[in-house]
Amino acid sequence: MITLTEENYIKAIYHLGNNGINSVNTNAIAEAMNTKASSVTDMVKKLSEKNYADYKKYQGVTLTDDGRRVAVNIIRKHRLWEVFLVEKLNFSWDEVHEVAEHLEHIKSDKLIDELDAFLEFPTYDPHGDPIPDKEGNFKHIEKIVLAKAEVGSTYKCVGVDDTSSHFLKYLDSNNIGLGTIITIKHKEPFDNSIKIALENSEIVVSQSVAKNLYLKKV
Amino acid sequence: MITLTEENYIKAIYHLGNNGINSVNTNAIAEAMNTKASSVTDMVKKLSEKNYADYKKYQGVTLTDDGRRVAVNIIRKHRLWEVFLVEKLNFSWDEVHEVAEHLEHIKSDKLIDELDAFLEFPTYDPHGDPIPDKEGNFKHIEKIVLAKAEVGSTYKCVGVDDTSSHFLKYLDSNNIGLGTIITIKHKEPFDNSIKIALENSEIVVSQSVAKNLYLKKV
DNA sequence: ATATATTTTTAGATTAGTCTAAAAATATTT
DNA sequence: AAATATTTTTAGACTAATCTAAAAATATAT
Ligand SMILES: [Mn+2]
Ligand SMILES: [Mn+2]
Ligand SMILES: [Mn+2]
Ligand SMILES: [Mn+2]
Repeated sequence: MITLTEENYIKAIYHLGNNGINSVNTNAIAEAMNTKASSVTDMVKKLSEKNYADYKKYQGVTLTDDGRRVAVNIIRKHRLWEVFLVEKLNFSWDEVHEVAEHLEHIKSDKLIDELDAFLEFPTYDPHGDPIPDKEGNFKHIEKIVLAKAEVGSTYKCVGVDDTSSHFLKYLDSNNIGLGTIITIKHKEPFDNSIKIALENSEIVVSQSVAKNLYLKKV
Repeated sequence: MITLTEENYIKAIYHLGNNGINSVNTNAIAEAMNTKASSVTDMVKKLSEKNYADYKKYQGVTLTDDGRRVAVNIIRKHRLWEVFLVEKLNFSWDEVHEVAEHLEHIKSDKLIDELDAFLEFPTYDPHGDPIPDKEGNFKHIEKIVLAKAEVGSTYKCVGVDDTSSHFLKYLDSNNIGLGTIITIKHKEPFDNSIKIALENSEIVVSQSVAKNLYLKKV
């Protein structure tokens, strides 16, 4: 039996460790989970005992195969619920994260398989993140971050890194969403801002935006 | 802030006390929630402190207006999710209860309002129980229990009391569901069993069945 | 290589929810 | 009205998850 809290820690370790590959620091986990390092140490010991993680004192923590399986399954549930909320319940992409954070912990294989089918087996969530299938396989997409795009080229927006409501609303207000086509007009070396052309407008976006928007060449 | 456990206790008190009207015993709650009386005493004190319940030592517990509001809202969520599972995700009526037991605790007004709309504002759940609207109003249905039906009369099945998988599967296997039309053929005084006629068959049902199936005269 | 700073772990408390066993109150019999 | 049985509450302990403050280990700077 795995608790909701354990699931959240495992998911955080997965994300912080670049999809469960790298070792993750105590402090990084504490930061991500809004707890204290001492709490993390305790939990990480427990995860290690339950064989979801490998942990050696002072050496950081990595997920085991079991841990990764748990993480991927929660991510699958999280993203499927996000699709459901946007596609069926009129949520906007900046409203779904918080609710999905809770829905992802509902335990029922039938529920999630049927939801998947009901949504017609989506492969990406509303933020452009891939949804692993039942076996845990991700569909990988070729994408680059706006900050590294070439001047003169045209791209399609395919994802966001930051999924905070602030950032997503900013994109909304500038008519940028998944699927939007943009052309890189100019990169300003002084502050790393970028001028981009949309269908009917040209805007300048800051470096923080440029680092959080993913593109695919068209 | 209200915890999941508090919500479950409030719901149990509501149901046991005939929709929040009557006072409920410690032991009854313990039985219903699969805990011990001592745990119930502790929780009931807490609910009382938080103004969800009125409690005097040794005198049982009743819900306050606030407590009733909480209960009705959880029941609303529980039943809407049950409808969703049956109507959209191919669950059968004997599979929904357990999952709904968890989904009912997800806290998001938008989620539940949009779900309600998505399901086209259903008024009954898959077991024939009424779904309160946003304001907490129930649509009351006239119904009697099979045990009290009159020989010779014809009725429509409109609900079940026991929602256990065993009972519901039994009904399935005898082709009885909500909406099924039945005629009372004979009541056996010896064991209180009842012979009923369905569309294409006649069956005898035991007293336990007769006490758990609700009918409406047609 | 020593001193200083940072990170991580331990020790000891706290809160929510649970339990068992014993005590107290209430209800039922005789 | 006592005696007995039942119900309910208290007392004390346990687990999961958290915290603060102090100690220990590791990393960085001089
Ligand atoms: Mn979560
Ligand atoms: Mn997402
Ligand atoms: Mn519940
Ligand atoms: Mn129901």
